[in-house]
Amino acid sequence: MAVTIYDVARTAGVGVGTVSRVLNNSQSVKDSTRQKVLQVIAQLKYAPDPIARSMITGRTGAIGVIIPFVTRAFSVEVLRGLANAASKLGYELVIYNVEENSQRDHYFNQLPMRRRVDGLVIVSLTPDEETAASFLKNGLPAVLVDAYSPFLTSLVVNNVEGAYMAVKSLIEKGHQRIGFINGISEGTFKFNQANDRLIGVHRAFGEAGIMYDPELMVTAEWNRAGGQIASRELLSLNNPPTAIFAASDLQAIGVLETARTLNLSVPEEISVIGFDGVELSEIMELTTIQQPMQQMGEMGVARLMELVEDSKKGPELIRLDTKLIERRTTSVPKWLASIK
Amino acid sequence: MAVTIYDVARTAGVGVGTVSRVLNNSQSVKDSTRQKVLQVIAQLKYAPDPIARSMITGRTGAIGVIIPFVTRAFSVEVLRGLANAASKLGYELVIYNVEENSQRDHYFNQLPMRRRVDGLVIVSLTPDEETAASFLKNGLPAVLVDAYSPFLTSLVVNNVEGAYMAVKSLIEKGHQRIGFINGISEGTFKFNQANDRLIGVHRAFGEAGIMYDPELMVTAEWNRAGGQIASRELLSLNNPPTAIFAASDLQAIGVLETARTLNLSVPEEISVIGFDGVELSEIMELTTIQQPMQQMGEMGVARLMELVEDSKKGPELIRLDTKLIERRTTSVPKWLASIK
DNA sequence: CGATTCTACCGAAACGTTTTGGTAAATTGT
DNA sequence: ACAATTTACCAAAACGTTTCGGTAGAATCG
Repeated sequence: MAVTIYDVARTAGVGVGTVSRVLNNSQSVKDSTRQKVLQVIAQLKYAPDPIARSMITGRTGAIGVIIPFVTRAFSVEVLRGLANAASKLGYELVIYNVEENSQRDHYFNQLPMRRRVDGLVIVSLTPDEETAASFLKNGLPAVLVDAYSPFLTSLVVNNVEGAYMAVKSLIEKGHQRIGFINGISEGTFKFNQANDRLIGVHRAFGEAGIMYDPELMVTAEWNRAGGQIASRELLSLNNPPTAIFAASDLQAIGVLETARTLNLSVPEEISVIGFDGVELSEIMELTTIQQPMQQMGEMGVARLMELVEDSKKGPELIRLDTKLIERRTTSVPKWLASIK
Repeated sequence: MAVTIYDVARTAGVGVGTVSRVLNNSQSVKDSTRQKVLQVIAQLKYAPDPIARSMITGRTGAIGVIIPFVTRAFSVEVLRGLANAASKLGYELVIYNVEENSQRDHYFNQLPMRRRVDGLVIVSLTPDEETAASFLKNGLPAVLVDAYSPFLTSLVVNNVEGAYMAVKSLIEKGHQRIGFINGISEGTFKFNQANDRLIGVHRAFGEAGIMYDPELMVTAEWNRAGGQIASRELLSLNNPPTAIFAASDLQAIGVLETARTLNLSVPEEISVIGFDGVELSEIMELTTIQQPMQQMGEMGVARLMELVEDSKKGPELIRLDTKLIERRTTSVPKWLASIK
C-alpha cells in the first residue's frame, strides 16, 4: 500500500542504496541523480518508515520521560522544557506517567530491556542502585532531573542554599519563631530534596544563633492538603510561629488556606514563603524560592544527548541555582512592627 | 549483543516460529514445550524487540497526542486522563507539544506519513478539511478532544449549555448587567468553544428577556492577561456590569486580579464566574462551570481504540455535560441585597 | 488396518530500511 | 596512453520479529 524505497528506486531508475544515500545525504552521489531522486520522492510523496529505519540504525529518535503525577505544576513546567528541547532536536517525547509505586517499578524494570527510546529522563524519582546498574548495563542512557543518584547524571537545584535563603530572609525581617513544613523524603539515597532543605534551614538558624525548636519542624505531604494539616498543627501551638517556610508552593498555599480559615491575616499576622515558583505562586502573590524548572527540562535533554553520543561518559552532578522571589506573603512580624 | 529469539530457539531446541507462538500464546503448542520455552526465556532474560515486532505487525503500541501548551491547566488534566487510560491498555503516549502554529502544521503534515503511532488524539486543535482527509486516507485513526470537526470523531463538552447555565445562575441571583469575556475563536469551523459559549449566553439573556448590550461583550486571549485587560475595560464603563462571566478560569482569575487592583470586593461588588474547573479555581474559590477533563482524556483514548480496531467506523460527535460549581465569587448583587 | 484429518512444529519469507562489498566508469598521475 | 586511484552506483546482506507453507507423526474414522 504505502510507497517504499523500492518504488522510488524503480521509478527513478536507480538502486535502493542510492535513494537511501540521498535521504541521508551521505557519501558521494552525483548531483544530477540526486535531483532526479528528490524529484521522484516529491512526486510519489515518499516518506521513509521510521520503524524500518530504527530496525537497522538502532536509534528510535525518541526519548522517554518517567514523570510522576503529570498534573503536578512542577512536573508540568519541567515537561514543557523537555518538550521544547526535544522538538528542537527533532526528537519525540514518550511519557510514562507514574501515579503509583507499582507503575514506577514497572517502568524501571521494563524500559531497559526494550529499546523503545534512545534515552531516559527521569523526573523527581530516584532509581535504586540495582535499577541504575541495569540502565548502564543495557546501554540505556539516563539522566535524573530533580533527583540524585551517584550512578547517574543528576540535575538538581541547590536545595540547601534555597532553603537557607528562605529562612534567612525571614530572619532578616525580624522573625524568631519560624515554622518549617518539610515534604516527605522519597529518594533511596541520603541526598534528597527534603533532607537538603532541612539542612539549609538548620544552617540559617545556626548562623543567626536561633535556638532550634523541634516543635516547629513538621513533615507533611508535598501537596496542598499536607500544607493545610501541618499549618493547622503549627498555628495551634501555645507559642505559634510568626512565619512559616514550606518546602513546596502547594504546601504554602495550604498554609494560606488555613490562615484564611483561622482569620489570620497574611503577612501581618503570619508570613509565608514557599518553594518552587510555579505559576500559581505568582497568582497567589506568594513569596517563594524559584527553581528554573523549564531550564531543568532543557538541560535534562541536552545532557541526555551528550550521553547518547558518547555512551562512555561518567555520571555527573549538576547544581542549578534558586532565586528568592519576594511577593506579598512575607513581611516584618507584627510585634516588631508595632515596637518601631 | 542482545539476546534474540534465535538464541531462545536454539537453547530450547525448538524453531523460532514456536517461540514466537509461545510469546503470543497463539495456535497450538504442546504444553511441555511451552513450559520449556518459557523457562529458557526467563533464564536468558529474553524480551522481544518491539521495533522488530512493529516492523511486521504494523502496530507500534503507541498513541500520539497533539496538545497545545502542555502547561495549560486544562491540557494537563486532559493529558492525565489520556495517560491513565493509555497505560491501562499497555499503550505508550508520545506527546507533540505545540506552542506555535508552525509546530501544529508540521505535526499535522508529517504524522500521517510516518507510522510512528497507531492513532492520534488531538486536543483543543482543529485540523482543517484537507488535514482530516489526509488522516483518513493514510489510515491514521484520529479523535478530537475539546475540538470539533465533521470529518473526525470529536469529543466536546456541551459548551452552549454550560455558558447558558453560567449566565442563568447569575440572572437568578438578580444580576441584570452581566459582562461576558469570550475567548478568541480558533477552529476553522463554525463549531468552536467561543462561538458555542456565545450562543449559550444569548440564550440565557433571551430567555430572561434581558436586553443585549454589545458593550458588555468583549473578546480576549484565553489566559490570565486576557481576563485582566478585558475586565479593566468592562469595569471602567459608565454603567459597569455587576457580574462577569469569563470563558475560561484563567480569564476569570484575571478578573479577580483587576478587582483586587481596583479595590472592588468580590462577590459583594462584582460577581465572577469562570469556565473549566481547573484545580486553580478551587484554590481561588472561584465559581465555575466544570468540564470533566480527565474523563475527556479517558474517553478520548477509548474512542481511539475503537477506531484502531475497526478502521471503518465513521466520525461521531460526543457531547459531555458540564456542571455548575458554586463557590465564593458569586452572590446577589449589592443593590438588590440592600433593597431587601 | 488403510485412508484421512489434526496437531505440533520447522524453516523460509516478509516487513522497509541502512550498510557493505563489489564493480564499472570516470578521473588523475606520470 | 596506460596504470592507479577515485567516484558513482548497484545489489545483497542484515536488523529481529511474525506469519505462512509445508511436513512429519499422532489421532480419528470407516
